[in-house]
Amino acid sequence: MTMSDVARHAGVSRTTVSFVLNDKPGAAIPEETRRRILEAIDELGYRPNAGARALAANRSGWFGLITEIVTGPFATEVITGAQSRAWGDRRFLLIAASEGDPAQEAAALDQMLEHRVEGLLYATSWHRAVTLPKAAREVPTVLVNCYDAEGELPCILPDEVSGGYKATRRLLDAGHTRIGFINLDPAIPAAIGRREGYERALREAGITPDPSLVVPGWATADSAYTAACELLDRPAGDRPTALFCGNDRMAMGAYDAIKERGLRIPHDVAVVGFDNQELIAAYLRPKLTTLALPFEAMGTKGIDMLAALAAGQPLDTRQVTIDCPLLERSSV
Amino acid sequence: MTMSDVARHAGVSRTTVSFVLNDKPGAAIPEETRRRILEAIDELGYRPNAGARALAANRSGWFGLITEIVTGPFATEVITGAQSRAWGDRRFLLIAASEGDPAQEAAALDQMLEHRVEGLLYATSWHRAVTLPKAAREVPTVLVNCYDAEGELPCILPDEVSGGYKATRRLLDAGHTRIGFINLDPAIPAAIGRREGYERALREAGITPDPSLVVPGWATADSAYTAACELLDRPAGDRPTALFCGNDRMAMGAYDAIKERGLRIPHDVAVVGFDNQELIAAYLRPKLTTLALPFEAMGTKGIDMLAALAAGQPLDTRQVTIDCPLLERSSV
DNA sequence: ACACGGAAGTAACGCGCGTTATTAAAGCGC
DNA sequence: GCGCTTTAATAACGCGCGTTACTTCCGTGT
Repeated sequence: MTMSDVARHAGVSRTTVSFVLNDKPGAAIPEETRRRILEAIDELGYRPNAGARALAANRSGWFGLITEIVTGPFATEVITGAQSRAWGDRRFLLIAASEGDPAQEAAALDQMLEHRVEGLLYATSWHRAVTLPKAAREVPTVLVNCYDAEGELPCILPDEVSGGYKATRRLLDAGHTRIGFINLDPAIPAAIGRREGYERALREAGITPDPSLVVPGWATADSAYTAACELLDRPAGDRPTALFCGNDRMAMGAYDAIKERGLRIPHDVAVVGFDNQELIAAYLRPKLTTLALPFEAMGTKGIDMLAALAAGQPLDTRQVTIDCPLLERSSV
Repeated sequence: MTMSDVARHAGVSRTTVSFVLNDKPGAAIPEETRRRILEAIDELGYRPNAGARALAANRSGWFGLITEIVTGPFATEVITGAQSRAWGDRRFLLIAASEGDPAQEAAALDQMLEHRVEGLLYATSWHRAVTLPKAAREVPTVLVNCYDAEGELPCILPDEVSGGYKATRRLLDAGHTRIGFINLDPAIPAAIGRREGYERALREAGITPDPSLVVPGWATADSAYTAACELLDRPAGDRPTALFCGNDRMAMGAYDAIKERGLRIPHDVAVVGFDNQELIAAYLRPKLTTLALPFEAMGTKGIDMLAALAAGQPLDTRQVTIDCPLLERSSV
């Protein structure tokens, strides 16, 4: 089923069919002819061949998306965001997972370039610096949830500082003044940014941050459990009445420590998590108030930036940050 | 950068380059010529154009994958499985989400057909019957985690019966004889199959299934909490010493009911979940022993079947079931 | 009557590549 | 020296489509 078949069936030339299909401006097609052609298309069940069209028009319509892992909530949200924006624009996503393996990453990139992607999105599962294979320079590239170690490629990052600020602010607003912070590995950008926000919120409220209330953890429930025990076992008047946790899994560990001590959430101890891992946050009892990493928004924004770059437009900003929304549930 | 450029640079014809690139059998290419060509490719940084190649060879290399939701663990695992198998075979996945909307589903299907996918995978988030748009018949199609209401399309399903059997068997082996079963909605295939397996295991152990030990739930932690309370509040000697839950979220609710009563897991009450939702199962305390739905395996199997169909080979079975592996953790 | 401009439609080229049919050269036996 | 096979390489066609340049036809004004 090709365009020629349609043309023959409608008694016109293939060119005319093409004009109709593409609403070619400047082509004068009488209503009657157009109708005949559309009818023929319908009767024959003709579908344009996207590949051939791409070849002739020299526009593949593809964007590439490379993530470390396809599994896991982060990637799926980025994919969802990018996907919805792309399809709406009749563009398509070639998705690949590097599985953290540079060889696979290079192979994926090769395939994408062979498919003539018009842009590339590179997303990581956690906020950090990355270095891309040189081949990535051959095509407009935008980093998602990571930034170029060489500082050249544009990137989209979550606003960690504002996230830490909002979490802390929420607890302050609920009347808490001794707020424990079970942070992530203190060396990573997320931990640094959130701590900055945490401290700023405290200072704004006239509270001098107490470093002993900040305990580093290692992103696991167990490590957070230990950290929470340490904080909760401080002498009564000095014990924090609220815990801000580096992620939801850690909040899970904190919950256990709190419950074990016969304390109640949120009455005795309030908890705020981070990441909004639905499966945890929405099913913990009580449900967890947490901040969401805006993966989906970063995905759509990524496609927007790529579309602009692919169209040759310059970028207004080389680094955009996206807000982490606070999701109110029942733990504050 | 086209093949002609390479040919010119190597001092041969485009045809020869093509032969080298495709290892054309029957084409006699002296080592020296081949070397010159490969060198030219390297120097020019030439990459074949996948689209043009597909057009000429009349093999798109694409498979389509339609899921209801991209977000959520099920889809990502199917994608991972399909993806890895497909890329290994130099085939690619055009992924779309229907979001449960028939219009979007039809649109996605249209796009896939325009991209001349050589096969279609259709996956659902939960085991049930589906009816596909007629257009799906235009291309080899395999259903994943669902089956054709009209019974025509081949499908891949989790072995629910064996799953229920294995869960129950595991608890029996641990010495339990009164095993409560907090099931899913009793009308769905998963609930029916697992109950069948549950009862078979009991009978094999010489135990007559007690219907009052089977409580339906609604796939939420709350509903399972209620159900678990009901079972745990039976008189002492009649209380189940183990709970088999319809999914991990429900196990989460059961955990709460158990802990509330001062009972310990697994000493007083053992728990087995279903679905292996990592974020829950691996971070509950104690970690949850559960059965995994073999989404990834179903994805790879799906690609295998599509590859066979696309190659014109007949299928040995129209319905294949895949085992649900038991993941031992600490709740039994 | 003629030139002219616009409407309607088409032939023909090229996108980058796979593939077939064909040619040119080289090797070989006699 | 001549036919014949093998080796090495290429010209040419087609995949399905976008696009440009061109043709034909008709109505209008003078």
